[in-house]
Amino acid sequence: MASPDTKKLLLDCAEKLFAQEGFHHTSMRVLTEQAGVNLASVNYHFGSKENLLYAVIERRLKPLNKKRLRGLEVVMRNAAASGVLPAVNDLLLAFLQPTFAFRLSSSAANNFISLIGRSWNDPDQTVHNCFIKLAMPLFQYFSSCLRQALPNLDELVFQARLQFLVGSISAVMCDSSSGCNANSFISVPLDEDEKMNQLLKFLQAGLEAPQ
Amino acid sequence: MASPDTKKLLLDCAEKLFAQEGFHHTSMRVLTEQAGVNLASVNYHFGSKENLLYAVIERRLKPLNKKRLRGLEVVMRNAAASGVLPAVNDLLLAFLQPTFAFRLSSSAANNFISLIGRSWNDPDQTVHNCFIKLAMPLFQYFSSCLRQALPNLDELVFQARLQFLVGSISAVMCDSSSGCNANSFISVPLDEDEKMNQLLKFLQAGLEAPQ
DNA sequence: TTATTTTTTAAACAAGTGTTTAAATCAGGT
DNA sequence: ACCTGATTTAAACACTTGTTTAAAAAATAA
Repeated sequence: MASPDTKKLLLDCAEKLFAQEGFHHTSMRVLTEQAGVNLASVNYHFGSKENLLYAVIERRLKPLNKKRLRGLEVVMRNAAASGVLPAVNDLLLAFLQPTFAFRLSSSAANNFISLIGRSWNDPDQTVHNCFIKLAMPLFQYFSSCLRQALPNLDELVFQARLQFLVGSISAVMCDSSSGCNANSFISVPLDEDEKMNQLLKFLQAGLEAPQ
Repeated sequence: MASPDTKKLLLDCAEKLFAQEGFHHTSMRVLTEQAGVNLASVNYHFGSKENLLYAVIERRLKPLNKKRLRGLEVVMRNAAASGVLPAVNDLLLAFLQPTFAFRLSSSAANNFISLIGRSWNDPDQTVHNCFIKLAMPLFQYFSSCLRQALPNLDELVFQARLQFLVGSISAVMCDSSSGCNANSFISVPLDEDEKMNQLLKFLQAGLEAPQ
């Protein structure tokens, strides 16, 4: 069991470059050069460029989604125990809080989040499929929780508002603020806690708007 | 002055493929083959692939932005004449209504809108620069109008909410619904008029939420 | 130590990229 | 008819892509 180095170097560097340049625009030669490893090591350790993408996303998303799931389950359990509807704000917080906390933990984490943010609507099949596979299950649970919190909304209206919500969240995630030089259309110089609070208020107001 | 055909064939086909596959992932060989023209005609008529992208976006965005500008100016003028603040809802409508109307006009237009929707946060420098150049001026005017309609919002909070708004709008634009096979994370089977109304309500509620 | 497996390395591979070239074709004017 | 400028065409160019190969090196086990 040697070389935990090479694999980690590749994952870290891929995470950064995929976020900054996009998946297809990242060349394995640049990637391996920047990671300080040999070109062939990507295929040796991961099999293919595509598998590397999966590994990059899975490494971060697995623990992150576990936290989000736990938070959501707590909200749902508490609401059920009290015999009331789950609160929209609590659900949003359970979903977003781990994301923002993770974002703050390191610039690498920040890179990853902007990579994920962009994946929601990536035209590239590879990225999109990977994202669907790894992120969709938890998101569907999240949306089913929200649905229960908003039982009076027409189903189509609910789906539409869910789309708006996804857009807002991904816009924030794409904005890597003080991070790297990734391209976000608008960069808001607001500290992360305050930005999350504002996002919560914005989304709650939007979701609960009169139909 | 022959061959208005070739240029138009290229523009139409590029619009479709750029939207479906992304700019970098669209090869000039596939593009020209699908358009039924010679490979070299792209460079002959447009100079480069990048220039083709500019031409594709400019062709549609110029008239679209003209309509949006006129609508916004009307709202601002009326508000000024009445000595009241411009209404958030009126501004949103002036910005969004031409977009939705255009989207409905043809499947080609639909393709274009999803291309634009994706460009807001495209990691690709070429696409991003093109988008900044062609779409930013009007957007900045739009945001300055919104700012005047929401004078009591803290500046940073306003910027954050603007980012959320951009996210929601681009999510809707990316969703080419009944159109092509572009990848949108969530596709909402709501007719366009109703979806625009819902987007308006969602955004207005979010923008005017208590700070 | 030797033997064996794992990892690294440089080179080559096959295919794809946008662009350029120069000859061929087509159009309109005289 | 001829000439002229615009357009199309097939081929080549120079370069990049992800991946594979086989030999060298390093690590592990006996």
